[in-house]
Amino acid sequence: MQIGELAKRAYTQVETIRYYEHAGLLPETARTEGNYRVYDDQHVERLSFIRNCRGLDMSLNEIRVLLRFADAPGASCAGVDALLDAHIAHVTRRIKTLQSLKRQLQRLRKACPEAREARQCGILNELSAHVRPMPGAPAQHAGGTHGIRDA
Amino acid sequence: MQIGELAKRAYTQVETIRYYEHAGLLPETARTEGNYRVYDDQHVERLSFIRNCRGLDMSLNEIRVLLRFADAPGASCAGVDALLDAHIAHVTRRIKTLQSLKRQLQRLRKACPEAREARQCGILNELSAHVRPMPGAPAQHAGGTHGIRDA
DNA sequence: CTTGACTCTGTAGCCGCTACAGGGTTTTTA
DNA sequence: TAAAAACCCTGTAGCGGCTACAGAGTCAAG
Repeated sequence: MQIGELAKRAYTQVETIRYYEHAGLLPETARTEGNYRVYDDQHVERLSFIRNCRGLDMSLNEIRVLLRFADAPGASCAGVDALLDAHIAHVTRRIKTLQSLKRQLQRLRKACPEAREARQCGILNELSAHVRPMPGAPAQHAGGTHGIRDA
Repeated sequence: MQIGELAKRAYTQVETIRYYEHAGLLPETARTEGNYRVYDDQHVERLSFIRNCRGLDMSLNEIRVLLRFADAPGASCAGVDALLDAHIAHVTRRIKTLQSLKRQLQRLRKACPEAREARQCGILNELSAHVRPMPGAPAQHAGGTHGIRDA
């Protein structure tokens, strides 16, 4: 099968497949005489694996690790469990951060319960207050609320 | 004051300030004879405003909108309220998405409660299952869990 | 033999920075 | 007075994970 067919079967864009090959997640395949990439069902499975992982918001690096386990079927999968635990912890932390962010935003929102002149807007005034140094970690806060365009 | 002093006062990196100027969030300033940028307290306030907004995970575009309100102190601030409401809704949606993601991950995690051979790992096997087309929105899912490096 | 659908490579853009390289200026120290 | 250190400048490239071209080649159907 050619790249377009693989794309359809794994609900992926053609460019994304080439990108994954370039990134080392998909192997370089055989080519036809006309230099077209040739795929089979195993590629569909591997690409599905990757897309499933992406759907769970894993990074390509995390997926690389998982693929290494998948490629060594005789070895122990303890690392898989560990990676998943770490990823769950990661998501949990992000949820907490976003919840705290939401509380801050709601508090700020109350500073201007109704429309008035901008110079009297409690929101704008609070936002002008001086920043404090980030207490714990580096600048960080939430990060990536805008990761993907909205539906 | 020079750029380094402004950076300190607003807990920002020097490069970030130049980036904001280039991005049109900070005005182009006067220069010394030696071509150094010169700032005053108003710049500290404006930069603090921006950093506060970034700390609330607003995009630079959202901040541009808010700055336009701040720059027109006589106009109505209704748009500020609306922008904040939209941003809160945005964050709320993201939290929901991440929570659903977390549930999926926890379910997946149960597929392999203990280390075994990779070929028998329920996690790896589930991940290999074929992807389904995204039902509602385009590919999207959570996006940006890895937005910022971990603390 | 032309049209159209498919494929190829390579590059640029998105966001919000960050980190250089390779220079110039100003202040401090010896 | 000179050298070293600290600061500043511009411009460019990189991060992740794609997406969207441009400009070309390949292949099947009419």
